[in-house]
Amino acid sequence: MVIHLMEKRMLAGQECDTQTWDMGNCPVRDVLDRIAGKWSTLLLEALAHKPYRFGELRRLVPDISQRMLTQTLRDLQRDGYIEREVFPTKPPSVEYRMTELGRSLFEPLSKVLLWAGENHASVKAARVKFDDSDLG
Amino acid sequence: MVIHLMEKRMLAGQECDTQTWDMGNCPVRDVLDRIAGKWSTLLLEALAHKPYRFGELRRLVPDISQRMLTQTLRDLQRDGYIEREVFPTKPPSVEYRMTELGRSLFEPLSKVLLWAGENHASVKAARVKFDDSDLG
DNA sequence: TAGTGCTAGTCTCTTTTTGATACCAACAAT
DNA sequence: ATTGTTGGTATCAAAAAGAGACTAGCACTA
Repeated sequence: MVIHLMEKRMLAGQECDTQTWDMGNCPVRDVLDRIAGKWSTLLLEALAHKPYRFGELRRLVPDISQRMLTQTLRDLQRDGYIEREVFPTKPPSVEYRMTELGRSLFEPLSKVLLWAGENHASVKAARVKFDDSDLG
Repeated sequence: MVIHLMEKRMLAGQECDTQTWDMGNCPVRDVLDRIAGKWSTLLLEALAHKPYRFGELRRLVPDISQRMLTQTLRDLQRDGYIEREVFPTKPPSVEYRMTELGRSLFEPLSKVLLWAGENHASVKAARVKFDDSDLG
């Protein structure tokens, strides 16, 4: 069934058949390399919930550095997933909110996050098994 | 609707509410940090199609280094998404194939890949718009 | 009025991660 | 005898990420 999806895409002549998997030709890689970052999905999950300000996001994800928060937000904004709005308050505040494109991406993405939550135990079990065996 | 999913998960008392988003407590981060790598999804996509040998994967993804291929495959194996089998041929060959857990993960994941293929144009357009504006 | 804190970042330095290249041993074919 | 193939590892350079100090303008406080 999963394979069916793959074959359908490949038979449809869409990109990323085994001949064009190199970067620059493959749209899937072009898009995924950005949302596959360590912090991207986390910030998308937060902003899918509701808009947040810079400092709120920083407190929400305690172990992100300001440097990476700035950079990841800018990358997500550049790819069109989130918007940035500056309010001229004192001190000025900046709000980040998800765009329609971002919501459209988050719909399938949220299912992966859901899977992660549901199958965490299986993954942890696999790790223990692997570490206890030969290669640990 | 996406938000509905989020709220459902949060209301269900599952992890990753805003109090436990730090690493070590959050299963979603624990799982996603592994499959969010640059090469993981690509290899999962290949192995979802059919089993491959080390060298085949290397040729399939021309710009991965042997070092990262080894490491990524080992990480995916450790988390239980793929299996590694050594055949005592001369020279010995090693086959990697997806596990049931891997297929279960790839089901939602493939929808994100599909989204990426379908919405590549929108993302590229957003990038051009961003780069042409103030911050380019 | 001087001190402290808040805002959203940037700048610099160090550590970690990744990439490029060379190398391995055993066997097959030329 | 040289070359090619297998699936890696070892080493070093380059890129990315993390830690912390620093900024400016204003508010509050002592």
